[in-house]
Amino acid sequence: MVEIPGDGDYNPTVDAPLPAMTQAAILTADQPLNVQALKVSCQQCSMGQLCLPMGLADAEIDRLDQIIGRRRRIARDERLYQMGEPFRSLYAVRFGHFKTYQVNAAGEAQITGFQMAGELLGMDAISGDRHHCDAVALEDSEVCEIPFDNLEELFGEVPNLLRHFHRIMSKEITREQNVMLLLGNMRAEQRFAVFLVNLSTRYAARGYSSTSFQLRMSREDIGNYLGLTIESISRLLSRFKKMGLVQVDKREVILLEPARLKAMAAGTEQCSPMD
Amino acid sequence: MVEIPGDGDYNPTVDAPLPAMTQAAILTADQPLNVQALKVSCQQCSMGQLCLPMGLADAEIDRLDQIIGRRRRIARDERLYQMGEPFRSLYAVRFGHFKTYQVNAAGEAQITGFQMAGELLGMDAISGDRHHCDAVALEDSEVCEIPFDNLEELFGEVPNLLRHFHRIMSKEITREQNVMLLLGNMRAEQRFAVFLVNLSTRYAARGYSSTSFQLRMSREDIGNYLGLTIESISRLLSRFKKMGLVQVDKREVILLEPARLKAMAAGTEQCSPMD
DNA sequence: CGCGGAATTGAAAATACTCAAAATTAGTGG
DNA sequence: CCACTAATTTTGAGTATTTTCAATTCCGCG
Repeated sequence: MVEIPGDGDYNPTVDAPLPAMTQAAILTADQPLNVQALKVSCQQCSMGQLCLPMGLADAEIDRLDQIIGRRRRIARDERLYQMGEPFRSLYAVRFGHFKTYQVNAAGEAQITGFQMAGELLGMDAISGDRHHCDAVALEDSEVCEIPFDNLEELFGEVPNLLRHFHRIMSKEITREQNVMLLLGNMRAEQRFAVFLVNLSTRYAARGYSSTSFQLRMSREDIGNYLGLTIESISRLLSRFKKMGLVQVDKREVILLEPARLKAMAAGTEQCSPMD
Repeated sequence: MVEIPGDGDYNPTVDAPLPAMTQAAILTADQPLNVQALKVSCQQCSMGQLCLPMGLADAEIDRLDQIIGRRRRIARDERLYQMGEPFRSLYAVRFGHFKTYQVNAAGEAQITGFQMAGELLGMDAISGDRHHCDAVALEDSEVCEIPFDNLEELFGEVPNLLRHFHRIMSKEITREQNVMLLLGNMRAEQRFAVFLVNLSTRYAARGYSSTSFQLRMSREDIGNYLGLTIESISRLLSRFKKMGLVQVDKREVILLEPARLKAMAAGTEQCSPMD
């Protein structure tokens, strides 16, 4: 089974998702910014079971809480960090979605991932002390800032945290290997099926519907990520629609035949190239 | 310390590389396998400056040496580990070359990397406790086995080691992101240029010639890695030859115009699609 | 030698891209 | 709330790059 980006080995016992309304309200509320108020315990965060504190004892989570910096709100299309910026912190997505992308010498971008709640951003910056890619919010979002120096200190004192951190980094490596597999030897149709199934899995792990969700990224972003053009994505969407695999309304997607999509993602089944 | 004759204590910045003959001789020598003899200090290993001990003080390297398991010789085409096997150790390449690849549901492989001396294998297995890919030697090779449990224990005592380990993992993440960029938005010609330039750089870092080296992998492996067919690789090689960019004799490659190749890799220059 | 795997080359085919235009959607300000 | 504009998406037609299939050729090795 081809599993792609994202995490996988989360504990699917998760709280109910944050209502979208609540999230919007937080961001649009025009109360003065109280940094203290922005501090939230990992204990209370619904992402605890997916995020850095996964599997830690309460006392250990407290230690982690102490070093976690302020939360940062990033409005849609705003940048969390940029390639070349000095690296100081990792970021855990509290809610919202991000994309990360590299820019090559010719100025073209390649999206290397889409991140959602509970996922960690910035690990690629550790090696060079500078960010290696850009991270941009796909919608109004919030992250927890995790100063890396402090985290490193904590590693010495909380072995469980260290162990889990290694798993997260390793998971990112396997995620990227899966994308390499996708880009390296799948046809457009299979790539797109993998993409949809992956989103489905990740939303399910967060307590959201696995068959009905919103694409937070543009068609162009999808195409870029999958190594295809926007036109190809559009055509694929039309084809999948016509075949009754999905129902699509703007960015709202409903997977009508998840099993067949999974089969396509696995390479077991393929859809005819349309008449 | 028992030193096996001719065994890799070359200094990357000075000495000439080990002749392939010597390496072969080591492996085919039919002396009894003395596990003690296989133990070599990181201090003496010429890869120290590229490998796990990088930047460590002598005392710290000693600690590392104590946990490093036996060296393992892997003959050409032999497997170091296989997808699904329980994960116990990381491996540092002492000499030789490896390829790592994933196999998808349909049984097709995707090579995710080629590893050479000083590089670390197996980091993708940390997250799942099982190997996530296969590692196969491209030629007779040798690795240091690094039991991961022991390494984790040591992390608590040697912060520098931990820090460096994080850099290595992070580096692997950025490496893979670069491959995603390659697979996602480069044409065949640029991919191949990137591939050659990358090898060149890595050999240079090891004290070998940056313009003259041997491809340790088959054309098929190259194609698989670059998301192209073997025929495409062959055609590209012919084209580059005809353009005077490279000289090729079987697996021996000489870069005649490194600057232009770099420009092609960067996307600054492109070669015409042959007349 | 001659066998077999690997690599090269050619011709035809296919997938996905490019370019162009139309349609839809989102954003903005009256 | 509507109208207008800009941005995004969809669709079509033609093209291009790369693949596929097939046939040699090259080379190592028994």
